[in-house]
Amino acid sequence: MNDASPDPDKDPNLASAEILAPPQSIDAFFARLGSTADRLPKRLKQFANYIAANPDKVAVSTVAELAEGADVQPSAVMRFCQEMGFSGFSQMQKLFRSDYSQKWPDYATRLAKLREHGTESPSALLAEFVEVGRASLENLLTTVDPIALQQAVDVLARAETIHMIGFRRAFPVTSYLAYAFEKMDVPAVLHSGIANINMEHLIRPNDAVIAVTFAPYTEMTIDMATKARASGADIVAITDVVTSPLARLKAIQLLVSELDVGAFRALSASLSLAIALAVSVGAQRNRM
Amino acid sequence: MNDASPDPDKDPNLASAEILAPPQSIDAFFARLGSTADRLPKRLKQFANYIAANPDKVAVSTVAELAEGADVQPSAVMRFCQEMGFSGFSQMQKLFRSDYSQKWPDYATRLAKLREHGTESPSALLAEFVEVGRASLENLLTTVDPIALQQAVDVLARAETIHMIGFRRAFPVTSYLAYAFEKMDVPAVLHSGIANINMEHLIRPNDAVIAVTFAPYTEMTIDMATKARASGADIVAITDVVTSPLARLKAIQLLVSELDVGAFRALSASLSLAIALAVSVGAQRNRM
DNA sequence: ATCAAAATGGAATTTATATTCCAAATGCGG
DNA sequence: CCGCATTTGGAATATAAATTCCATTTTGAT
Repeated sequence: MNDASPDPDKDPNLASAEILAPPQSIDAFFARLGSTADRLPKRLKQFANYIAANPDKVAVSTVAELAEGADVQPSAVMRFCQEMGFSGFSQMQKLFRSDYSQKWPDYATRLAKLREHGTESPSALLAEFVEVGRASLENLLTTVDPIALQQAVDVLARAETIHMIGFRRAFPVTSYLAYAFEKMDVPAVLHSGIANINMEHLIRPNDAVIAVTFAPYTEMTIDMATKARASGADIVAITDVVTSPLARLKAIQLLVSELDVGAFRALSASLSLAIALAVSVGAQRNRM
Repeated sequence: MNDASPDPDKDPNLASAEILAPPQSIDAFFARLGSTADRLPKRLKQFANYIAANPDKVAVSTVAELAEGADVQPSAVMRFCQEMGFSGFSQMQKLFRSDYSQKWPDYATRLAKLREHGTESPSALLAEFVEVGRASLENLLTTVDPIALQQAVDVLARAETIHMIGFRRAFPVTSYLAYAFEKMDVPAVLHSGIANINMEHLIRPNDAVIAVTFAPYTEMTIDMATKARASGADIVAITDVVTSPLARLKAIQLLVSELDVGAFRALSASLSLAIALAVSVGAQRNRM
């Protein structure tokens, strides 16, 4: 197929040659496994079946653990790996490990690429943002805890007034929330921070606050959220990691880890989360 | 679990005791991380942020790899693990590995699973927006003409001052543009429309305008763009279809067709286009 | 039934990795 | 500015894992 050697077996001793290039992807690996599994001796086939059934274990287990799971000897595992074209178990495991994080495209490589082509065409940059945005969206489904999301919706639907706090990078998110709430007739206030309004007097105990901030966290957002908390309002935090300063406020945390391109991010995931939150709140309010 | 010591801390000197039971779940781990991250010294906090942002790497990396990723010493990683209550890295990694297999089901499976729970739940709605966002992004690369994009960048890079116009649904886009331009020291004005400022006096012939509007087109955006055009400024339009009212102004058109969920759209594509545009302009200005 | 070839199990060895230790650097209160 | 406690970087060590080797067993052909 891809074997381009001109005379595959001119040399009579080559008949038993098992020198193959190692599979370059998980798919290639399983393709090869499927086509050679029958020819394997008993124990090796036994192990092949095991990892066909438990492919996720390979990346995070040791030879000994896999051997025990498949009920074979560690040396059988080694022979299997070599039979499949790898130099050993470590090389095979590396493939399985890289495939996992492949979903989260190699950040360092990307950054370097951007710097290289820093002066490249706008379309290339757009393509970059599109791809990063897609990856961020995919990831969003795993970082947002459905239970926390439901709680956030409950809290916001119960609130008398919803206050939105978020500046700079987060401002597009809060301003879109404001638009959505307005359109659904949900009482909501966008704190644009223009006049340094005193939060303590504006926010009532029965209100709720949506605070949005990403590293490096905007001081004012933290301050305002802290004061809001002190006046008894519930806080829903849209932020990036659990170590965010908003964590201290016993806020309901909705986590979005957005990839950057250079110093900027596309905000796709944050916006999607925000709009889903807003629409859910609007729907739930109508039901009450 | 297997730690059955009867009196963990009979010693009264508990004040300095940092002997905590290791977290039993990923959630518990991140909860503890969130509550103690502030107290940690510099390097440890640095590492804490790294794994908060890259939790998926822990299961499949060595101490050395993580250390390099976070730009700290391997010994700092060890200290961090112990600070969090683990005996060492291996114990912590074991926790992450046990959680790992659950993440394997791919994107499509997750999406399907979320949908099953009916359109009622917020998570299902989120899944909806995520998928629509992905589709819109994909589409974006075909609807945006690379030549028009390059022209837009040229025009904006030449402009003395860049004016951004866009309200309601388009406001997140313009406000993000404003943030990006500010960060790159590009002279730009966000016309928030608060005080009905008279555009003719503000916009000079050597300026350029980015006008953003989608159907149903906001009157004020069209008006302002028209007046700006009259004073001789170039117009870059981010809009949805060629028949948009902005077409009449001989604007450079960048088309985004965003899909909606119900009455709302996620804005992913528009934001991505905007940020790519802004970064390109910033880069090109630096070259001049 | 007998031999040769292939496969297997388990121990020995090598290599990689986690962990500990300590000297140097840093930050902090007096 | 000085001394003390804390933190840090990097090398040294201990531990665990991968890999190889070889004696033993199994398989299959004659």
